[in-house]
Amino acid sequence: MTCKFTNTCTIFNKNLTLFDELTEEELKLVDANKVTVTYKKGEMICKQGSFASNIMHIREGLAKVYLEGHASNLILKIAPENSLIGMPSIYEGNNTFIYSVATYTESVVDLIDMNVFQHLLQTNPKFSFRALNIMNENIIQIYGRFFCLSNKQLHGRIADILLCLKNRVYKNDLFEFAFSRSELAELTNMSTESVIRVMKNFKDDGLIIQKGKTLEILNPDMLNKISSLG
Amino acid sequence: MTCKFTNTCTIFNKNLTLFDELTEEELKLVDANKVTVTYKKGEMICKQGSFASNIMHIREGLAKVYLEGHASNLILKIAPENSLIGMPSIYEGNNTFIYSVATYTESVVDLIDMNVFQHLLQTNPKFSFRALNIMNENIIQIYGRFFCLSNKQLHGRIADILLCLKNRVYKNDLFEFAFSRSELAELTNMSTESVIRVMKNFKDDGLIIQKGKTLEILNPDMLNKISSLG
DNA sequence: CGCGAGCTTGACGTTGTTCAACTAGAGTGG
DNA sequence: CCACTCTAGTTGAACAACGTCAAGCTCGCG
Repeated sequence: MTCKFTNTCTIFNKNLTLFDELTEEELKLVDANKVTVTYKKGEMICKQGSFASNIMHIREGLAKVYLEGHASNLILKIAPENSLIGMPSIYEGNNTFIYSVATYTESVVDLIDMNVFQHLLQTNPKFSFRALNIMNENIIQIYGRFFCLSNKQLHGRIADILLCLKNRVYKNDLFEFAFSRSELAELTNMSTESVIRVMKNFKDDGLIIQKGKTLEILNPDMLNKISSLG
Repeated sequence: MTCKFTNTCTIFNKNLTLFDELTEEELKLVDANKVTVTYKKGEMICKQGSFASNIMHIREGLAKVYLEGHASNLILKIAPENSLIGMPSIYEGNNTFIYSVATYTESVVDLIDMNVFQHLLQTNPKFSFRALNIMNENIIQIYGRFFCLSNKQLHGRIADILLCLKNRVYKNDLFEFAFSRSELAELTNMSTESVIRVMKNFKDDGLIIQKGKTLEILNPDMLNKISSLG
């Protein structure tokens, strides 16, 4: 039995909310050691390689988590509301951000002091077990996305991201489409021109409709088939 | 400052040995709930999708951790001695293996009961913090490998894996090369013929020498440059 | 000596990128 | 209200990278 590796652009949100596991007192400690910042569209929330002095929790908005290469970037995931970002930086002796994060839309972000966060991980086993589970969600997502981007052809990749936006980000067949063609290209690791050609195919085949800034998924079953077969 | 994303085929082994964090009593519990199995070359240690009733610790040998797709596989990492495998299967409500693992060479593997392992994670915060760190090592590795396979060209990918074998797996400029051309192809996500052509280029350019089953890296600096530039 | 698996080579086809030109629509100033 | 400009979107043709296919080679082994 082989897996399909679809909907790979972000984690499946079971709403594993980490902070449920904290006591009253621990929650107060977190509140006392966090700040909340509003980022404008396109602003960078953290920079790959810089010191990771905090963990980030996206309260409202939409962001991309990506690796910066010498010539091109690689988007690891889309981070919608309620995403926890920065955990992989908790690594003994190397507290730097391993990726950059930038907003797609205006976003409200909690920045939680890293020392406090690590202290909680080391003292509250339920909290740290939950954190491990959240890391596992992330690793499952990145494995799927890795498979998608390296083994699927253009049509499969576009189908995959459209389904992921529908199912996991906007949770609706019809949504306001926040991405330009070149942003879609970055997300699918293809050229802008190729994105345009594939999207045109999908429109011509009646799989999607785009009116202005809204996009509607008309035939998710067919997109699913395209995404699965590559 | 951009990162190079080299040596991505396996994790950098800081020898974060998980079991150091256990008490005498907890160690006895682990010992009482594990079995040790020897697998022959090419045998499967675990199968993607099946129930994850144990965590695996590779005591001796060499294995590959990979996703099975409908047409092709994707190797996530090479697992050398002292690798801990199966942690991502610890996911609330979904205890199945998310990947398959098979040996490259004869290997000795400890199979540790999953319930015992999870119990330790939930009760010993030092153990579970260490486990989180090991997951973070894995996520850093997979990000690097993801970047390597999706953004680098053929020469860069081969250079990368040769360096990784030298630096992280065999830890020597000269080593017995356990991989056939088609296995190298699977590792680099390219065709066997392309592997042969690139390896021939590297030989002609004096970067490597292969005599029988031994491979020697002659010019790691040049390979590093090729790997970095893609 | 002959067989077979892995290795090698060249010719060719496919996929997807690059480049250059063109179009549409949204804001801007006269 | 009309140019003017700017950006995103679009199109087609040329090109590069890489895979596929078919054939031949090598070497260990029975």
